[in-house]
Amino acid sequence: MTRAESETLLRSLGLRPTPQRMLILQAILNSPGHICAEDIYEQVREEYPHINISTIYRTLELLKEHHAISVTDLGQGSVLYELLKEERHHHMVCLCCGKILEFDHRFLEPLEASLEEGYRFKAQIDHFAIFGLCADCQGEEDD
Amino acid sequence: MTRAESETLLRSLGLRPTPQRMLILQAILNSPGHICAEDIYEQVREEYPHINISTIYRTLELLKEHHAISVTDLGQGSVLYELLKEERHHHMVCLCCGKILEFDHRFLEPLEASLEEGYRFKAQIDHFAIFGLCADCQGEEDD
DNA sequence: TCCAATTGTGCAATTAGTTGCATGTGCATA
DNA sequence: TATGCACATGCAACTAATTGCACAATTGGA
Ligand SMILES: [Zn+2]
Ligand SMILES: [Zn+2]
Ligand SMILES: [Zn+2]
Ligand SMILES: [Zn+2]
Repeated sequence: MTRAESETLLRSLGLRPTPQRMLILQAILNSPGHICAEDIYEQVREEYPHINISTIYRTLELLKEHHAISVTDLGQGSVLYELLKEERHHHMVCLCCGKILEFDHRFLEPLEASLEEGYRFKAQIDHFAIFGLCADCQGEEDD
Repeated sequence: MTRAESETLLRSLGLRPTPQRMLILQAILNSPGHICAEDIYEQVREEYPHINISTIYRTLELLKEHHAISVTDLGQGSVLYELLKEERHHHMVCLCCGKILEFDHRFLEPLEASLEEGYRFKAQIDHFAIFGLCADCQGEEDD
């Protein structure tokens, strides 16, 4: 079922639906939220043990360029990937407790508008991470 | 002259002003804009050939934690460092031509205010990179 | 001044991610 | 169905950055 879905998605992007790419995309589709390259690798290896980690990274790079997925550093050791949907969202990451909160893309629209107005710059903000202090951690010294 | 400056800065942060740290800080102070770890390394090595690259990274991490410098990925192979001044600025990076433009921190103040209003989240945005298309590159297919 | 505790450094090993190159595969065309 | 070409993959080498550990330097207190 997701096999057909991922094939369709790849074709719609003009990418060849190879078995490796379909499995990579399925791993991302099946993941409830953010997923790292290593976890994708392990998931794909169960079905296709011969796959190489560089194929994972190259496919992720391709999907990112086509804005099919987002690639974001949320401050954990490795970068996280997520399927990009119509409704974009972004994250606030607490530097103190590590909590990850979510906010809607409309919070960024005024910024996009002002950069376009001021510089004719068209921002492409797929999935942002903004670091700071959450409500619980303000006033604590452990910054 | 900058030797005294860097020593003062380190002491004001509560950090020991070791020769390595002073030279690292001076390399950043002397750099007109953004500088990468490797360039700092080479500059410091001229005065202190024995220094190890991990000392560079550890010192940079320390300075970042104290908000003395910013650490930003502007899409070049390695991360760039810059002295943080009172007047903060950020950058727009063109995905097409690679141009790096600058904008003032006040463009981000409405976003900071709305995140605080909406989530009581205190964003700490030292030095941002926003990717997109510059005025010259809009309408070009090479995205 | 001496000593112990704390902090900083060098070194080597490790991790995450990238790249060049030779081989393999998918797909259009005949 | 066969052939050729562009694209995709595996592999090994590489780069940027991080970490564990032993030793070195600095500090503050006896
Ligand atoms: Zn997300
Ligand atoms: Zn928190
Ligand atoms: Zn800058
Ligand atoms: Zn441009």
